[in-house]
Amino acid sequence: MTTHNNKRVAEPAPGRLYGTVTIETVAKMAGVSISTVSRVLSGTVTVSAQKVLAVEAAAATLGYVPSALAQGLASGRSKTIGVVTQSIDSPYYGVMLRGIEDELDLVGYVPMILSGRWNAKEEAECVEILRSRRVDGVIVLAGRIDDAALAACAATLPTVVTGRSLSAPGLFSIDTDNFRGALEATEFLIESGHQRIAFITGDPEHADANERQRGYRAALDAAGIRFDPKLVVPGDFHESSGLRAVDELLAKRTQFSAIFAANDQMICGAALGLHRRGLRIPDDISVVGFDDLPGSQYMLPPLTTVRQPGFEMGRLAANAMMQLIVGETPTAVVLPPMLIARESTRRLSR
Amino acid sequence: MTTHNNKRVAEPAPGRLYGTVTIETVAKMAGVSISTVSRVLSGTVTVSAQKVLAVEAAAATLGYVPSALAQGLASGRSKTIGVVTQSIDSPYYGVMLRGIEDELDLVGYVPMILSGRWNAKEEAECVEILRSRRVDGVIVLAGRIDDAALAACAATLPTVVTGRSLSAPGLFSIDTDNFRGALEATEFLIESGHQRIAFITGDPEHADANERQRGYRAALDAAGIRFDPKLVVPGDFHESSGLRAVDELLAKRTQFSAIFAANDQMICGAALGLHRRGLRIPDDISVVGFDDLPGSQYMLPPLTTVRQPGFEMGRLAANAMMQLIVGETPTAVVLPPMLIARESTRRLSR
DNA sequence: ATTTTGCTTGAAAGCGCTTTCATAACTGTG
DNA sequence: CACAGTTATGAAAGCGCTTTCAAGCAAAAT
Repeated sequence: MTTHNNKRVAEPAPGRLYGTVTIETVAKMAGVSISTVSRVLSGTVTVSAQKVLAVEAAAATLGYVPSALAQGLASGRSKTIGVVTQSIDSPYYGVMLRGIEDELDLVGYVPMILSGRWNAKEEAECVEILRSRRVDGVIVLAGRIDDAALAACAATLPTVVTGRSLSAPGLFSIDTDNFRGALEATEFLIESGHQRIAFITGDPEHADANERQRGYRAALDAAGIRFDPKLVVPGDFHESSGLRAVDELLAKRTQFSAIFAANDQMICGAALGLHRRGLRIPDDISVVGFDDLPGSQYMLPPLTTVRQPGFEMGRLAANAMMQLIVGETPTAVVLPPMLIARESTRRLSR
Repeated sequence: MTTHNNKRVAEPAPGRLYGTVTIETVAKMAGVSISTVSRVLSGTVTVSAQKVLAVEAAAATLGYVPSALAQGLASGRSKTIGVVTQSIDSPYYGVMLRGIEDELDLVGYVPMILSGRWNAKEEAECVEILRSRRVDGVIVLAGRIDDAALAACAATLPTVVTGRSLSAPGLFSIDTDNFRGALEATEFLIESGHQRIAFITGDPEHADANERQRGYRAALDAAGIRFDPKLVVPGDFHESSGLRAVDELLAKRTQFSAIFAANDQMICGAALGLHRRGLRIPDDISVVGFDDLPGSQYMLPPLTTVRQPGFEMGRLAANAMMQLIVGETPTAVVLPPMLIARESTRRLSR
């Protein structure tokens, strides 16, 4: 049966590709110097049409793929941007990553995505790894890493960070107005007649979480509704904590007609908790989330939530990085969030 | 106001870091040759304790971070593994990526994740980019790229692919038994008394999708239930197609008591469709999905589905890659799927 | 004491590119 | 026709490492 599949009998030199074709191979075949090959490939300098043709032909027939490693080493720029996300499978950061990817693609850069796993130490390690990879810049998605470390990073490497407002040389930050978003969400609930609005907090380590809580509180104050600490239950941004929060709320027999959570994922958990107790959304309880995850419009019922322009933020971040790299100074941006009223809330007719 | 912030006045040499510290800097400070520095850093050869200390001290005080670019170029291995996923924000591939990340982390490799965006051409481009980055191997997550292209890739670069069964030199594939999973899901529905079971297909371009449909059909046949083509409606793995599918089913006035969809995302859409028509899960219609996405246990009601061990697959893929790299030949693996019965199905008491 | 063995160490040759720098070949001009 | 002003091109010097290779030297063997 075995016909001629013993080509690989000779152990391939470790790490060295079998018949690696380098710029020199191409140069020889085209009958020019390697400098010329480099020049036609980069297209930076005029080369006689005839040589261009020869080089291109040689490269094509040889299937030449330049080594980004060598290019990076020689030129001092790797054409790759390090991205520190929190969890590679987070739906929220996912769309931001897509924005970054799309934008980087356009300019021939490649992202190198690492996960900080929600803790400052690992994030710092990621940054270190990226630095060793000689990335041309680092984008950090709303991490726990402290501002000082970020500023230090920015001192030697173009850095952009989302989800916080910070300013330092070489550092660009882009954020949404979490306060305003939460304020509007709460206002919406109040305008719909709700007075007893529970709030499920996010992880207090996250600035976002606190801003959102502040917005909730501010809306209450503005409407002259007395703030009841019993209505605030802790969460950690994950579904399970939303479920726990509802259980807690119900166990304490606290009265409430609506829940506002610091993100959509927690609302998912909360919805399940409500469902288990036979409480229906929005008939018995109205709920509103924050983020507008891709899946939220398919929740049962479709979720009223505050949309964060994640994709847009990703693009902006990548764009800002490009500006930083060429030496321009992008100005920090705060994107406005937007309330998306769907079907998880109802007007209270008392 | 401007006190002393004109340090950066001199335009920094493009791409060259300000005070870059190289192996040479460390060597000088430690009073040894660069070879020795390299040796203590890699720990491959014994070096006198005293020099080890000197080098480590120098490296630490200088904040030396070796250039992975230079290391890669010199050693011929970049310690990075290319990963081609379909969409960076896909919940399904997300968990696999996490598995890959975790496993790679353990052995000091870094993933470089690119998105193929569900089409063969872009996937091929991703592979090309990764090749130019001189990755030590490529992991492809269930793409559209054809088997031949994959085998060609494997000829020059260790390659592992998930979601299909393939064999070629240097190529390792790892798959779940989609047929069996779908068979079991359908059997479960039949055993629960359902006879009229609708099926929402996946994208027919995907082998997975067809295998699942085959499993559905086989279970029907085995139970002696006549296959009714009207019960099969096309989907594309996305939520919206699940919604459309239900609309279509209902518009045609086809009778059915259960829906089995080729993945969880489509069930989400379908559930919304049902909800809109006032049909309740599982009281009126039972539904079962495929994949067991992270969010599926928080669906309303929690979804009965076929669990694919995505995280495990990711780990296995990364592991296999490591074996491939050291020259071992991992043997292809087919992971068994598992039915997770939750609350979206009910026993039909006719 | 002399040779052999075994370690540690530095010099130097790449790895595959980019980028000066210098040369050679033209093109106009006065 | 000589001379400056352009261009196109190749030689060569790195980029920052790894990895032979050979030398140096101390300990072990004879």
